Amino acid sequence: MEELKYHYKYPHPSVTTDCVIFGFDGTLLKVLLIERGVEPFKGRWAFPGGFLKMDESALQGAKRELYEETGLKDAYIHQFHTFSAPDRDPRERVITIAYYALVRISEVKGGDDAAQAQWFPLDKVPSLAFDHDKILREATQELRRQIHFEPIGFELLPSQFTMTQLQHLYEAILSVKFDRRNFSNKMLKLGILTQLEKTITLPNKKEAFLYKFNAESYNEMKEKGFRLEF
Amino acid sequence: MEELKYHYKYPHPSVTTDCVIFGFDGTLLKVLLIERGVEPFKGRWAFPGGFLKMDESALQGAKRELYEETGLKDAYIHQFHTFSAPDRDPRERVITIAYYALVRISEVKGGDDAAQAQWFPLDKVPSLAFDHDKILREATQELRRQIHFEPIGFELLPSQFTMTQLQHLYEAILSVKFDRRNFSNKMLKLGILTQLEKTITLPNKKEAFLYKFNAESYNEMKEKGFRLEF
DNA sequence: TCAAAAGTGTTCGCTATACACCCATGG
DNA sequence: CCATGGGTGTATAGCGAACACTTTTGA
Repeated sequence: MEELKYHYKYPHPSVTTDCVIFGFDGTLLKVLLIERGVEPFKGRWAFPGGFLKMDESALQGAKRELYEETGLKDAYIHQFHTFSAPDRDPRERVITIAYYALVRISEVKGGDDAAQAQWFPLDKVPSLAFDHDKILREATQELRRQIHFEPIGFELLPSQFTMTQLQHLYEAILSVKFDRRNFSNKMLKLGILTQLEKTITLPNKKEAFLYKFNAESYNEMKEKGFRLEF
Repeated sequence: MEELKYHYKYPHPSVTTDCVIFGFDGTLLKVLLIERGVEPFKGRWAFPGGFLKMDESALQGAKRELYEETGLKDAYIHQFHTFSAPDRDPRERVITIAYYALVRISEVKGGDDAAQAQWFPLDKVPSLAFDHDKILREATQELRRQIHFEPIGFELLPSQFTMTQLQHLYEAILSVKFDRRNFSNKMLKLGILTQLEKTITLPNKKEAFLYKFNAESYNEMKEKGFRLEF
């Protein structure tokens, strides 16, 4: 029998961190899911997550989960909600502090158990384990909200990208369509893009300008408070 | 010696809910603080909060805390962040799921321990216990963010209010000044206010129109998605 | 030569903003 | 009568939105 060596006067819940990992493949917004190998919900897909260690903050725990699944250490990561329904885990009381991360799919290395990890387009996500359907809904909603205040979208693109790629990303996140000229004008007027010496010829099309995100001018602007309008 | 009757294989943190209670007195945005009667931080001010019971969700716990301090059961309440630094409580590892509530100060009844509860204007809040300074900063920031998407301000006003009161509220939350005519026009154009048969003569001034928030038309608008611009 | 994507500028309507005078009340 | 706050409308500038044709490339 296992040893129960931690004792408390009152019952304590377990605390886990889960990490919704968003990626963008140029057309679709995707999330990385793990197939559960054990009960409960064996065979169902779920977000990577695990118990919080006693000497790490929730953020550190979420980063650890992210690293274990993707090999990434410096991705953008953001806490969005804590899930606490008493019966959300059939085994015991579990509180989950949920984060989402924004990563570049191309930089993701298979994790410890790569075989069970898979990218799913947002609209093709199957029914998930536990209350992870709800977690995904809230993550998506918060991502949409946040993109109005911070240019987090750049975390999902390569460091150099075309205006069309950027537009597709915003369209995928917000589920809208933009006019190419208006989108480009608006983005450039924001002053947070730097146009590079032009290059790149995509598959078999006309050559397109490359841009990079300009963090310095963004940070300057942020001082005075501003809004990204879409 | 106290009995430690709950046993776990791994260490578990304690989980609490804290509730930042915002009120508006017509001029200033205020928060309700409790003076701590015991160590640690005895004599310092802190947000009401307490341990989460094993059969309640964090939301239920936060509502319970709110009820105990204010007698209110139906106030607006919103989870905004979970605080988890390993050393944030000197006694033991404590995870705090933090909420803020918006209440009408006039409806607040003294709680179980009214003597130790007091309203503080946001810019007069003393140095708080634990990491509650940080909790307050994040609560305020999230409140400002949220007011761009939802007309939560009405939760802080009486059910009937003048345009000036509403303007003062928005100015207090966002720390800005608006032109009276522009503010009024913008608000009315939103279509979520209903003007009442005019009345109210304030202390010794000209009579002012009264308005009420129109939840029906707000809900209609929300279906199609919209933004409150300020 | 055809299909697919990229580059480019103008017009129009709306909204944000700035702004000033008169009125009612109570002291 | 004076101080305080309330009600009200207009003019301007900037932004958002709609919109089409030409160019390049690879198949």
